[in-house]
Amino acid sequence: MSSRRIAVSLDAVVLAVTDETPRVLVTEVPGEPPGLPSGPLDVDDDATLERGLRRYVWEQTGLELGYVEQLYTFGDRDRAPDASTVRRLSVGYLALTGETTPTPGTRWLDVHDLLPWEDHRDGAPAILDEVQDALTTWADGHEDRQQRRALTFGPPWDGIRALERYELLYGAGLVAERFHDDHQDPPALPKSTAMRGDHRRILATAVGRIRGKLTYRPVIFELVTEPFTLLELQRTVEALSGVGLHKQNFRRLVLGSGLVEGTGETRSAGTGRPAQLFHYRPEVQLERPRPGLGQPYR
Amino acid sequence: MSSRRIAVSLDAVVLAVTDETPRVLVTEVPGEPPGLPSGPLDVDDDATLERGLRRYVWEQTGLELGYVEQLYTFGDRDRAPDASTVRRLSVGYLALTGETTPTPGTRWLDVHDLLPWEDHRDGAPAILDEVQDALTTWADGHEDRQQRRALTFGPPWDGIRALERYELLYGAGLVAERFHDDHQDPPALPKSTAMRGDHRRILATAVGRIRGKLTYRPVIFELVTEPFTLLELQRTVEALSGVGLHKQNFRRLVLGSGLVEGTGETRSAGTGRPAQLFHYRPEVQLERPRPGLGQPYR
DNA sequence: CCCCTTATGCTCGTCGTGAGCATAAATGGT
DNA sequence: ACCATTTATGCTCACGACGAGCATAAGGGG
Repeated sequence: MSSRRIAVSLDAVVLAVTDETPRVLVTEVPGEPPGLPSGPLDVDDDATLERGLRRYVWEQTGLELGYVEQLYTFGDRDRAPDASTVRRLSVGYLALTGETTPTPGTRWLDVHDLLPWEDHRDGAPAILDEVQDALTTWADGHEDRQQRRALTFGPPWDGIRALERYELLYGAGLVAERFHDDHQDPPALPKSTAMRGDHRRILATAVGRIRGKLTYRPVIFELVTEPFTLLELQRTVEALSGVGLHKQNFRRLVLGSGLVEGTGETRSAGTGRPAQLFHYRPEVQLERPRPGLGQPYR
Repeated sequence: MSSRRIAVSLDAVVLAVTDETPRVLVTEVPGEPPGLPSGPLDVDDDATLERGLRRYVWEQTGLELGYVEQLYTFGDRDRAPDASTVRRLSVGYLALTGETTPTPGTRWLDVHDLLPWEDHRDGAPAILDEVQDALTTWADGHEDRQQRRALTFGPPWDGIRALERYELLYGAGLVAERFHDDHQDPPALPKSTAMRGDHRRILATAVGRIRGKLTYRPVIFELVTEPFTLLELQRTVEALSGVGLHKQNFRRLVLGSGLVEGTGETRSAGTGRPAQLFHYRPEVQLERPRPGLGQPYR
C-alpha cells in the first residue's frame, strides 16, 4: 500500500443549543476565519480515530465530549491546500454537548450565521430569496442546474439536505470559501460567515445529519440540561431542525413517545403558568424500536 | 501534520439482487477468505476517493459502477493487521448495480450466507435462536451486555441495526474474524461465512445503510432492471430489507408514491395472470421531498 | 379583580397503514 | 369447454397518527 504523503486530520463539529440558538464550537486564529477544533491523527498514540478526536477537542477547547459520531471522510484533492505536496484526508465528526464557557481562543458561533439559509423557524428567511435569485441566474439556461436547485432548495423545503445546499452554493461560487485560493475578489455573495478550509462543508454535513437523526434517535437529550420543560425541549429541536413546530402537537408526541417522564416539580419562567419539569427516560430505547421525534410534524 | 506510515484503503461493498437474493461482489484469493474489491488510495492519480474506488472495482472485477455512496471510515488500530508498522485506514463505500457475470477471480456471494441472522423474510431465521442462545450465555450476569443484546437483536427486530449486531457478535467472540490473529481454535460459532480482514464489518454497515435509505430515497431502482413488475420490485426490496411485505399494501404504496409509471405492457411469468410492467419515474424527486418506500409496512 | 402570558387538555377531520376479502386473467389438466 | 390453481389487482374497514384549533388552567402585574 502506498503510504507516502498522506495526512489525516480529525475535525469536530461540536454542537450545542443555548438561548434557542444552535451553536458550533470554533477555534480562533488571528487573521484567519474561524475553524473547527481539529488536528492530525496521531498514528502511534490514538488507538481509534474517535479517541484522537476527543483528545484534540480537549486540548484545544478544554471540553470533554460526550456523544460523538463520525460524519464523513473528505478527500478531494482539489479542495485542499498544498495539494501538490501532501494528500490531505479529513475525517469529520459530530459531537453534541451542553454549552460551556469558552476557553481563550475558542468561541461558540451561531450556526445560522454560518448557514443563514437554513433557519426556517419563522418561515423562509429573507436571505433565501437572495440565494434563490443568485441560483436562478446561475442556472439560467442549464436544465441540470435548475433541477439541482429545485431538488435542494425546494419547495418543499427539506431540512435534511443541508449539505447538498452548501455544495450547490459552493459549486455556484456563492460562498466565500470558493475563492480563497484564487486571491481574487469574490463577487457579491449572500452574506454569511465563512470558515477555515472546508470546515463549513463539514458543518453542513453535521447539520443535515443531526436533523435526520433527531427523528429516530433520542439524541436531543444530549443537548438539553435536565430537568427541562417541554417548551425548552421544543425550542432546542426547532433550533436544530430549523423549522417551527406546533406546540400542542409537539407535547402530545413527546408525552406519547415514552421519551420523558415528569418529575413532580414545576418551574416558573417569570410570566405565565409554571411548566412541569421532565427528564429523559433512557429505558425507552429498550421499549421502542426507533425512539425519536418522528417526522417534521409542523 | 503527521504523514508517516498511514495507508488508506478504499473498500467497496457492491450489492445486487438476483433471484430474490441479495448478493455482494467479492474477490477470491486462493487460501484466503473472500474479500471486497479494494485497494490503496493513489495519492497522485485519484483526484477524489470515489474516483479511486471506481478504478479499483473496474480493475479487479471489470464492473463499471453507477450509484456509489461513502459509508464509513474505519481506523481502529487494533482491528487491522500490521498495526505496529503501518496505520491502516479503510474508507468503505456502498455501490448498487444490476448483477453481472463475474470475471475470473470474482464472485457474487449471498449476503445472507455472510450475515444469516439478517434474513427475516419468512420470520426469524433458525440461526437466530442459536445466536440468541450464545449471546444469552455471553451476557449472563452482565447488565450492560443484556441491554446491548436486547437493543440490537430485539424484539422488536430493527433491520437497520445490522452493523450494531455484527459488532456485538464480534465483541462476543461469535464470528470467526475475531480469532484470525490469535491462530487459536475459535469456539463453536453460529455458522456463517467469514470475510477477509474486517470486510464483513463493512458489509454489515452497508446492509444497515441501504435498509435505511430505501425508506426515503429511490435507490431501489438502481437494482431492478427496467421494465419490472411490482412483484419483482417487492422481492428486491424484501431481499435487501430482510423482511417480508404485504403484497397489496406494497402495491398501494408504490403506486401512490409516484415512483413508477406503468408501461401499457404486461409480462407473463409462466403461470398466473400476467403482470403489468412499470418503469421508474425520476421526476418524482422534484415532486416529493423524500421519495422512498416509507416505513417497513409489513 | 382584570388582563396578559404560558401551560395543558381535548376535539375534529384527514390520511396513512395493517389486514383481509373479492375479482380478474392467465396456465395446465381432464 | 370446464375446472383447479396461480398470480395480479381492486377495494373495504378499522385504527391510529397527525395537522389544526378551541378551550381551560395557573401564574404575574397592573
